[in-house]
Amino acid sequence: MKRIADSTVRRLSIYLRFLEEFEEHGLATVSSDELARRGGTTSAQVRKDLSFFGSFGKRGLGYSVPELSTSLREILGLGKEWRVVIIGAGKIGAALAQYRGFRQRGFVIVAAYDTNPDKIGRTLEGIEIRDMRRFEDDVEKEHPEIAVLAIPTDDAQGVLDRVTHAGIRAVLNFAPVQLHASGDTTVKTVNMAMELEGLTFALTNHG
Amino acid sequence: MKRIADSTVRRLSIYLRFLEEFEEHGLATVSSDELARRGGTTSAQVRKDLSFFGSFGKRGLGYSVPELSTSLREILGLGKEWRVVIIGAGKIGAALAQYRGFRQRGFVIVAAYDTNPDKIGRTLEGIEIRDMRRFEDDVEKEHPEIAVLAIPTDDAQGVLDRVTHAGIRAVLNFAPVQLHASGDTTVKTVNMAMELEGLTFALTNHG
DNA sequence: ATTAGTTTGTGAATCAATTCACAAGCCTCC
DNA sequence: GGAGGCTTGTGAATTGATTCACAAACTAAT
Repeated sequence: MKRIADSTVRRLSIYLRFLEEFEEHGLATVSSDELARRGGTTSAQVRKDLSFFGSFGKRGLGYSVPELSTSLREILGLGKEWRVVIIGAGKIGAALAQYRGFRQRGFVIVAAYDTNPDKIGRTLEGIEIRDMRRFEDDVEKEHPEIAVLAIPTDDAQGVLDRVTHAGIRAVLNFAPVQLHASGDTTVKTVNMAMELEGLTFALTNHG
Repeated sequence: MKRIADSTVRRLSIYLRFLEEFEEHGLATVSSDELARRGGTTSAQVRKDLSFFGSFGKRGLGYSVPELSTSLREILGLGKEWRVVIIGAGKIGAALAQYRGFRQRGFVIVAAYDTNPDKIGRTLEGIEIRDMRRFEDDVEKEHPEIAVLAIPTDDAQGVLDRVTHAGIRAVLNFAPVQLHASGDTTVKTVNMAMELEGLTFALTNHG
């Protein structure tokens, strides 16, 4: 398959969110123009984004809301249940454990891991906190597909190495550090510091 | 000034983080190649990024770590103290209030706002939770520069309108929704759902 | 069945970002 | 002070993303 740009995938996520809103309101069809207006882009961009994956619309009419929703969910891989492990049962890990967006989108949190003996054995929003030493064994048994790293910066690269070595190919990283993984592993980093600096840059340079 | 790409600013943040690490270790100089290796990019990219802002290096030698750090901090607007208000004293707001990255980078949280009478008057990690009805008056007096939105999706656009109308020009949004603001306002959205969908897309399309 | 009014899908054109490639500058050693 | 070895800074070339623009396809109305 032709390589799809990151920016395209992000926009597909945005479109899907609007489509779900339209679905709730019982709207039957939507045009690329309407999706563009809501998503802050252009109608040509919407059509181009979709064209990488097929023809979903009807000329003169637009897109069927339920059909396009279904297609986008499939494209984005939201048709199945994904098993997630959270590594790090600190403040961020706790906030994530109770984040409802996970379940809503078909993500199941299998377990949380930590190295702190005070935390191991307890639960986080109903999720078991396990000893990190068990990690590799557990992955072999339960094969989660996604790992969320909510650990200190200095530990992040080492843990990422363990995670990929154990066979997990998708990682969401909350440590404010650039991580390196081999080509078949996808790492997305959520870095608030970086976003804030984008803001101060804009303010400083006459935003 | 020539428009600087978002991607460039993000990379400058990354470089700065490495430079600070090098500073701690007492390294005097660093090459574009070294920065590139750490930041997962190319040396030409590093040099091009810096070239938008001036000449910071010495041919044959590289960049002075303390000098480049200082320059980058200045470029990114980290030389001054920024006043931040957090809007929404729920779970995310609470997690943000105690986030140490703020202070470390010169951000001062002035106050938190909420509409819930049970929360108003209490404190969040030492930060006063105020009635949202006071918001406009307070902004006029204290003129914070940055607002962080940690509120439900459905309220986000309305609150953003109030925030910009009150004169704040930089917003960090945690609601999982695309927001629209006028041209002179910068909005950065941190959207975990979108990142997760980027992961499932990669997994589904043979990542 | 024809016409008028929409809206898609997509090559071509434009705009933007990244990479290439090399002259110019600096350091060290002899 | 000249040679050799690095590394920067930057136009030029390339690669990538977005926008343009229009034929094709559909609906509704008459």
